[in-house]
Amino acid sequence: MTTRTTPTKPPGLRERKKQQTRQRIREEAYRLFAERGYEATTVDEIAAAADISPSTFFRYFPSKEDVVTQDEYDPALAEALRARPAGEPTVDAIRAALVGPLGELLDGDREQLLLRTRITFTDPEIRARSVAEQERSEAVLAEVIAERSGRDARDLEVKCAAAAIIAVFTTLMRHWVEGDGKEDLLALYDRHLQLLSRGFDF
Amino acid sequence: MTTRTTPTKPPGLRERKKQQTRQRIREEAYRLFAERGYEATTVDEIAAAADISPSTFFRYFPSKEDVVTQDEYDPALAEALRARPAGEPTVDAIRAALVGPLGELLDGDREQLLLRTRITFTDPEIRARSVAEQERSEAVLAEVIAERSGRDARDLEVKCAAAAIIAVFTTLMRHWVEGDGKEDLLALYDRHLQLLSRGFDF
DNA sequence: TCGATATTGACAGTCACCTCTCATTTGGGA
DNA sequence: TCCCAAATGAGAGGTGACTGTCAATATCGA
Repeated sequence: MTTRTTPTKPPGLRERKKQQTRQRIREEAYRLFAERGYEATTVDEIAAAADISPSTFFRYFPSKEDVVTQDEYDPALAEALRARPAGEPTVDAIRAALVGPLGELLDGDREQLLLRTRITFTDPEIRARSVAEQERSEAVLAEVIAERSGRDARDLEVKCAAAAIIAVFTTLMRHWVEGDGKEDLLALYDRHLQLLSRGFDF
Repeated sequence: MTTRTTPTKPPGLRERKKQQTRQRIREEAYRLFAERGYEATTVDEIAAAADISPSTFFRYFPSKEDVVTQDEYDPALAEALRARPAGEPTVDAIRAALVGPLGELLDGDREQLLLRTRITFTDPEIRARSVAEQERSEAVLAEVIAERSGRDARDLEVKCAAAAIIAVFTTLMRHWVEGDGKEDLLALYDRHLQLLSRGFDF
């Protein structure tokens, strides 16, 4: 589906400039959000920082919150997961996806990801607005679990499992960000996802 | 802390009217939200429907979103949980809290709760804005789990467990709402929370 | 090089959340 | 009954997200 990688032609100057502008808007926006918070940052300020007119901002992002909530990681996760052998437990498959192609992707713009994730957890406004995204992740994961286990994606148990996994993962991400990304995300994953596959005794 | 139940005096006419107004604002707001969505409903419309001036609306709710996000259930849940014996597994304790005093509370304004919860899940705007609330629930639950298990509330495993429980519960609530509240929430709970205490095999 | 097209900036304007002030009404207590 | 404090309504005003138009500019294809 994602034939984003050079479909037919090499992108011309026009297209490259658009990508640059888009990226610059994002960077400046995140910088300002981190400095003074989401609400306190106006579109005009973002536009000024990115050296574009406010009109142009809205040509790139239909609304202010789209700067934050547009995500590109989900499809990569789903793809990596589907590449895993069918018998493998989902928890293990996710682990494999984390070290595999998804891992490279995360390493690539690790700094941006760290900054962005930090804002997501720090600023309650943004946190609230990123839920829709998280719920999409949940749905995607439920799909994959359903495929792999031969069940229906609308099965309540499947949904619950997906929700629990995402919830634990979110918790780990928050912890990871709070520790400035110094801890090994994979080690955290290994240690705590077992809670779900083995059951916890609280 | 919540000495709300007749602390010293019987509430006078003034206080009763305030409660009525507050309740009327809520009801009309929910009705309008359900009709046309959260964003599409203006404060002026809510005020008009509730027969008050827009100024008065903001005297009762500091912002529009507070009509939705102000929650009164969490403290009740925490209290009910703390009343359970210490040895009892948390999952069982929550179940007990659901049938106990919290259950009555839920039965009391069940209709309002159903309507309100439905909006919460239906309208993405409101859904996003209610996350902060959900995270508070998570923190509260983590506290209780920590108390009961003799661990630290900042223990990552405790946080993960709380997050997973809340996530599953949220999933069940959504399912319950989608089924118009006809299914037995308790039965759903019994059937699916076992996933967490016994571990699932996906 | 040149014309067509896409992108942009300037700018005016709308809409709704929210604040503040001040006069008026209403309930509580003596 | 009368006074005080709380609650309310009316209305003016600020702010920031977002829309639409139009002319200027930059890029592309031939």
